[in-house]
Amino acid sequence: MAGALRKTSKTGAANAITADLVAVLVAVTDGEPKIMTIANDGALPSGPFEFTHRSLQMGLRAWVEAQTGHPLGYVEQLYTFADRGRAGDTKSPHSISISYLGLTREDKVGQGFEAHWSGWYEYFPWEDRRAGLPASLAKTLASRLRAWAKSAATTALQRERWQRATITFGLDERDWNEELVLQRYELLYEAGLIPEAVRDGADATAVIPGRQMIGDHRRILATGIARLRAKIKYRPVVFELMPAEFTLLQLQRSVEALAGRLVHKQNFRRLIEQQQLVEETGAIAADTVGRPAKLFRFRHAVLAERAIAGTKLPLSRT
Amino acid sequence: MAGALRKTSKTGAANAITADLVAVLVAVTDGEPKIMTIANDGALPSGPFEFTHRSLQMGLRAWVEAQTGHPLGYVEQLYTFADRGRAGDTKSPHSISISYLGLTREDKVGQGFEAHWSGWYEYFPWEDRRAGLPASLAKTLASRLRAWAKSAATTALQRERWQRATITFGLDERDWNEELVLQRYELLYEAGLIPEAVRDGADATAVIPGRQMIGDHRRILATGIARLRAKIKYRPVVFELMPAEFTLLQLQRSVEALAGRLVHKQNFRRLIEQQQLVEETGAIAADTVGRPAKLFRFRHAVLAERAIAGTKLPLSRT
DNA sequence: TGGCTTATACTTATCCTGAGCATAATCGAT
DNA sequence: ATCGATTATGCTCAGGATAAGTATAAGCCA
Repeated sequence: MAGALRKTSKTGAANAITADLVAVLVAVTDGEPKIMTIANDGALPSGPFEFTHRSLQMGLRAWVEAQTGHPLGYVEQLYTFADRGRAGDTKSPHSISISYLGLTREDKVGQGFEAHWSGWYEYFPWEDRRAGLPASLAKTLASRLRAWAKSAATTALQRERWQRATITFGLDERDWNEELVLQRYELLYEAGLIPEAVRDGADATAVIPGRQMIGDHRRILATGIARLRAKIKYRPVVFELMPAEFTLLQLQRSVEALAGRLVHKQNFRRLIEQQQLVEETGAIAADTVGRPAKLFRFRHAVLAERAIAGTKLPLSRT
Repeated sequence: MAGALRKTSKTGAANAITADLVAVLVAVTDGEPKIMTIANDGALPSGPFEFTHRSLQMGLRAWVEAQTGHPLGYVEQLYTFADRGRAGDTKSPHSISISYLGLTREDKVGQGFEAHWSGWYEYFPWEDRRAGLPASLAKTLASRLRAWAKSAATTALQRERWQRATITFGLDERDWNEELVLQRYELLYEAGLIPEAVRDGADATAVIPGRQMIGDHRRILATGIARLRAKIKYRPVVFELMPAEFTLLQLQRSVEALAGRLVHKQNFRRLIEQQQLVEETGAIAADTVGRPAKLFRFRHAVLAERAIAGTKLPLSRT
């Protein structure tokens, strides 16, 4: 009966909690993905959901604008989790975090704000494979992972750990799947290879390069990157990050920056053009090296035409 | 500074709210998708997140078990939204709903519980296209939508509305996209064609068939269906809904039931087999009509092998 | 002018997909 | 025993999409 339901639903004030709104705000400048950070680049913009907010999104917009001076455009929800400092202190969480992904163009951050644009690969150096595995990681990463796998109690567990490592990090001839950002972070966390985990109780053996953040923020960022990498493959969201006019190479560089891997140039153009995602502006890019490129703009009509349909980018995992 | 951040984050009790946990619990029986309902089939299992819960998921599990006697297996988060009765009363929401999708096999619901399995198409008759558009809707739906489009103020608006309708409902030669469950529901809501909208203030002109639910529950259900329809295409989640052993036709029927559309039999088998998702048990299905079919079981190894990789089902939109 | 760089057009081989044909195995009615 | 209905299973074929490469065009600069 609805009566019974109502009753159970109204435990009310006794179970009151607070909800934090957290934003992963992304831009791409000069072929580098940036995220908005505050607190000396150690935190994502965030703040509590308050009674004055008319909705979750509006609360988020209010906080981001207050902290960064930057108004939010495209926004989508990422994930909600109970925050408690991740390692298990046994008490129950009294606060939850609701995270969002926002896309914009980089702008001057208003004065008087402590917000900055930081390169997102500063937080996840291992996610940038455009030039292969970064030198700072080439030697350490795989061997640390193998050591972690070896340290398991049983051989079955060892094998299982190593299999997870090879899959998520594309080791042993497996190929790299750029979407597994969160899985990689979680695995490194489990392996005690990142500072947040050490802080949460593991022993501080050896840590992998990469800037840390407060609380769960780096994990939220990983979630945002993963979502964006997945989404650019089937929705025309890259254009939220592009200037009004751009060359096909600039577009390609942005996609590559987000995906952390390179794509075949000719095929990229074919795909973009055959889908009629863009149209020529008639203008030609100025001050460039090499043969000048045509400028294009996003055909906003596609948003109406297909509503939710599809975009394809040559980023499947071969 | 982290200090400043901390301060803003600790507005504390003044902004305390309650969080409800809501479950879309799905099973497939005899080729029909079912959802667990309570309150006389008018609500999804749900309850407030309480201090005794160690995490959001555990809170959800506790509520579902208490209300339905059914333990939860596979669970994933769906969406979080501020609940306020959807139409805008101007007050701020003091409660949020965190929704989850759960997959199981239908089981006898324990006695003494008011929970039932209901067919999900009772709530969304227009989503079942396995036998074409249901007769109860064939005439009304398109014409009602057209009327709604026509009722817009300007011709530009009219065109825009009709375009949305044709895209989401696959009218005018466009093809049906089974994933747009939520968009269709939202559009019908906007058009005042479902009871929840009427209750929320629109005028009760003509309403489309389909059982209603309390609050936002039908919208949450739409979100769950959409997610599941999307997910079966690239993750082996269908098997969570299958018995231990099954024939390929049973598997196909389950997929078709979820997707609400039919698939090409031979191609379906080709895809399943070439991906090595299943293995023969050696047994043969008993008491069937026609040539007896081999029984298969899910190869649980694939979960380890690919972790997050891929499954393909012949459900792309041509 | 030649060399460097980027843009853009085409080609080719392979794989995937949708659709259909053909045959096999079972049951029940005649 | 045979026919018809029903489901299972194997195979083919055409078209499209994809990955990868070759070739040519159009600028700049020394």
